[in-house]
Amino acid sequence: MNVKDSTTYRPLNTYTKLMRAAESVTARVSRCMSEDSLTVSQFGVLEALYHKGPLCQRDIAVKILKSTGNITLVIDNLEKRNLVRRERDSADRRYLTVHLTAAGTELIALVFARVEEAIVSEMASLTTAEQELLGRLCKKLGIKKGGSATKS
Amino acid sequence: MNVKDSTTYRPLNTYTKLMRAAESVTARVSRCMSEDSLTVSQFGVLEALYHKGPLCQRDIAVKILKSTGNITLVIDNLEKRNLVRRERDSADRRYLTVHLTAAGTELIALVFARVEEAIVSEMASLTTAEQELLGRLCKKLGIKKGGSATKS
DNA sequence: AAGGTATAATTTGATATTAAACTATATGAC
DNA sequence: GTCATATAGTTTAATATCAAATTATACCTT
Repeated sequence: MNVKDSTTYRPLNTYTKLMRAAESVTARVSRCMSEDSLTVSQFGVLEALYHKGPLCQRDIAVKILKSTGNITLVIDNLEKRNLVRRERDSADRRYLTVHLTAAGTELIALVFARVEEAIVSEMASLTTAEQELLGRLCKKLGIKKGGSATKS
Repeated sequence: MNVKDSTTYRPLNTYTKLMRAAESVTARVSRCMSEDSLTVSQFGVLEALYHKGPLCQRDIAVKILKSTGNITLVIDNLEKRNLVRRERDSADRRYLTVHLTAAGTELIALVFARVEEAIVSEMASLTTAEQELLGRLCKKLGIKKGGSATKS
């Protein structure tokens, strides 16, 4: 085992565990969504509208970390099921404001409650103190200091 | 704030931070892959072959947590670029063993080194002790105890 | 050996995803 | 007012992804 190995082992090992944990928790939680034929992205859009009120597509894209082209399609699919509706902004006609319909509100309330319950159950593998600690460590990881961040 | 809120807040908050950390680290690390026009899945396949030697498609699917249908396509795309080749197993003709080509070996060696470096740089936001702790917490989360696991 | 069951891989149909090109609209400089 | 630039959204082409149906092969039981 050379110098590089010993410097590299721990970060790679931690990275792998982080990814596995995220994937495995996501896989289980997303079953609550597919029960009502919602994809993770569709859920993300509905949830954003549910908690923030009507939003334009760009704001939704930023919120759920997807491209605007993608949002167009996801909203299309939600609109086909009458869960949301688009409304052209009269002041600036470039904007489309997306609203939850009554059916959409009803569905997301139901599914969100189920997801919330699943998340609580997932996190029950950890004590409250461990959860706080995990949250703090994750937050440090998310913030990339130095080097090449997304925007310079 | 009712009883539910106080029981629910911490798990949801931790969950969100975990997901954000995983997404944001993945986004940065995967840039090392796209520099050579490799997707995350393509990288996963090449890396599995690089470190474990030739594998059949099912084993690759299990290793990178994807469906076998998906693997068929990913291998197709890698084969088009001459990075891997399929070989029919002569003993059991249902199996296709996937091998790295010379070009594939060369590419994955290069890209893996770059990814490794990026991961080390990502994890440098945490001390070694914090990394160990994060790894331990993630491992606990991945293992779902009690309740409804994938198979009943 | 024939029939049933199991397994590896492929195909199909639907949704997701991005990057890049493109359209429509708005805004600022002149 | 006109042109340049910026911004919101759509479209397109490529890859990913899954679930479910299908195909080919193997194995097991009788």
